[in-house]
Amino acid sequence: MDSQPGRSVTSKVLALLAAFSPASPALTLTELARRAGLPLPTAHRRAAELVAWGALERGEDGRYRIGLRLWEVGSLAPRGLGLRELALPVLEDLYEVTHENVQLAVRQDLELVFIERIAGRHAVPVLTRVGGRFALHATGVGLVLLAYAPTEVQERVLAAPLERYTDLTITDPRQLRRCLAEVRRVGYAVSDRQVTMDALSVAAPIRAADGVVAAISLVVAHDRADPLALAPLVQAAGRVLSRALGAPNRPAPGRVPLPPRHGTQ
Amino acid sequence: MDSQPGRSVTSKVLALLAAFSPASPALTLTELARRAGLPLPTAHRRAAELVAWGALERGEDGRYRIGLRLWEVGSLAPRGLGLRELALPVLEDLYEVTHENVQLAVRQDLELVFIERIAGRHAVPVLTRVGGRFALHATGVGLVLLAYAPTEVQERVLAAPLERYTDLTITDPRQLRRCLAEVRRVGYAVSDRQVTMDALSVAAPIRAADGVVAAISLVVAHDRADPLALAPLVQAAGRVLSRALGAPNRPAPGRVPLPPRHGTQ
DNA sequence: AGCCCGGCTTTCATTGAGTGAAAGCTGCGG
DNA sequence: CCGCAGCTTTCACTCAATGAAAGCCGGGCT
Repeated sequence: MDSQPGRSVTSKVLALLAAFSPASPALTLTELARRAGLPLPTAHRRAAELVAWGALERGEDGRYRIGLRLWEVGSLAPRGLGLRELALPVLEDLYEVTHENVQLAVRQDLELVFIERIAGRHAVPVLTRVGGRFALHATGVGLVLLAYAPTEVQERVLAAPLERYTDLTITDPRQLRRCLAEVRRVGYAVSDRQVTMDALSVAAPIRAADGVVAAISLVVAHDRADPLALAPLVQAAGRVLSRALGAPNRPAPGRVPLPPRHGTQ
Repeated sequence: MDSQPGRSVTSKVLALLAAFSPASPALTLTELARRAGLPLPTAHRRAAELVAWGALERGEDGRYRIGLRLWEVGSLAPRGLGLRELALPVLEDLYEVTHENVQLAVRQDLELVFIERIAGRHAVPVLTRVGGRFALHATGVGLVLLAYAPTEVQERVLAAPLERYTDLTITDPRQLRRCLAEVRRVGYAVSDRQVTMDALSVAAPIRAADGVVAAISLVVAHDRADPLALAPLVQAAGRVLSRALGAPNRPAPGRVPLPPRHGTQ
């Protein structure tokens, strides 16, 4: 944690940014320095530069917060606001039809990041936050993103311990492997009470020219859920978006070809 | 343009981020280096570090784009996503009632930044983009933000040449000064064809404990507009949000306590 | 009031991370 | 086959960054 020589300035600047989280979006200099693993004067100087540029802002209370300028730049991320803008009308359609929670997520490394969420007032409460992260092995969107991720990513997820959220969370790598194969076979994923005991989600992939780039899902109360009825809806939304993203028109919508082989990869 | 000694590493990293814009969200290394004013090898090294962290991403085509990780961090900006989350229900209400464009903006230095926009399908097309910037002296939100900005900011805006967008754009500092005084007096701003010849906008301030922090507006076709009818709506929305942000309940509205206007709300 | 303490800011001599010119790649078009 | 444009790597030099230590400030306690 201490700034042993060999640490680049850039990494220190990034560590300062990474110190912020949804749980603590405002930090004093001391907290900031500790979280970034930097000596106080160093944190002070770099933070001052970030404030001058607008990447951070400093409140009346002396606390640092993420600055608007960084939000502006971040909004240029194609997989962030770009994807959201494209997808929003489709998400809204899906919401109109179902009045359930609609979610849009992409994979980042070994986790997923929620890009957008439309929360029905009467829908099951979900714990997700736009910009928030979650594990790949439990949610509907996560299973889809994992199922179509590069083998290397899958192996790394399978190798690590799989956190348990409920009694139904899949924590056995072998079982997860089977589940992912099934997702690829049918072209959608169902997560039944694997995150919370009241919710079930159905998710489908969104493809661009180079494969699956995002996933869309509906989250509903598990006891009024009919996954088989919801799947076509979610898949259709996924396909609309895939087309908009320039996915090849007949990329076996649900899955790779259909030869009698299940365990692709 | 050349990186004269005296330039901090941090400033170079930030220059790399600032090189991206809505008009060019994907850059080759050479473009990136040129825009950031950095020698190629320097840009290359810093960019590589940013990619490793996730602040930038590099596509198949070798171009750099803003990375999802930066979007995530940016989404922690209180004046960005934070404000948006808070305001969205109110914006939606306003949209439901009017089916016109609804905009939410904050001031950043001498410009405004759009935080959210709800575009009615049948509403006048507007040129704004979430995350985009605009001058303060023309739009409704801009006039509000300027009217309640610190004197020093107002003076700097008034001192600079005021860009003309249409024949009705206010470009005379003296006239603008009068206009701002009027905004403070009545508590809302009207921009009638000052940005485009087909649109009119009505905007109201949003206050927190420490003054005006944002503005909300309706943008309508100028020929079906009745500013006097829209103003109370927009102001009411502004007040709801002000209360949510902890503005004092009877906050000498920017200047003069409102004259005996109806609905105190 | 005076004191103390924690958190922040500034100073200053030291040093290694950062630098850019130049030389190597690599892939494409002629 | 060659040449060119755009990218990547090398290498010796140097100045931006560093952190220990000292100063500063405010507010809680005696």
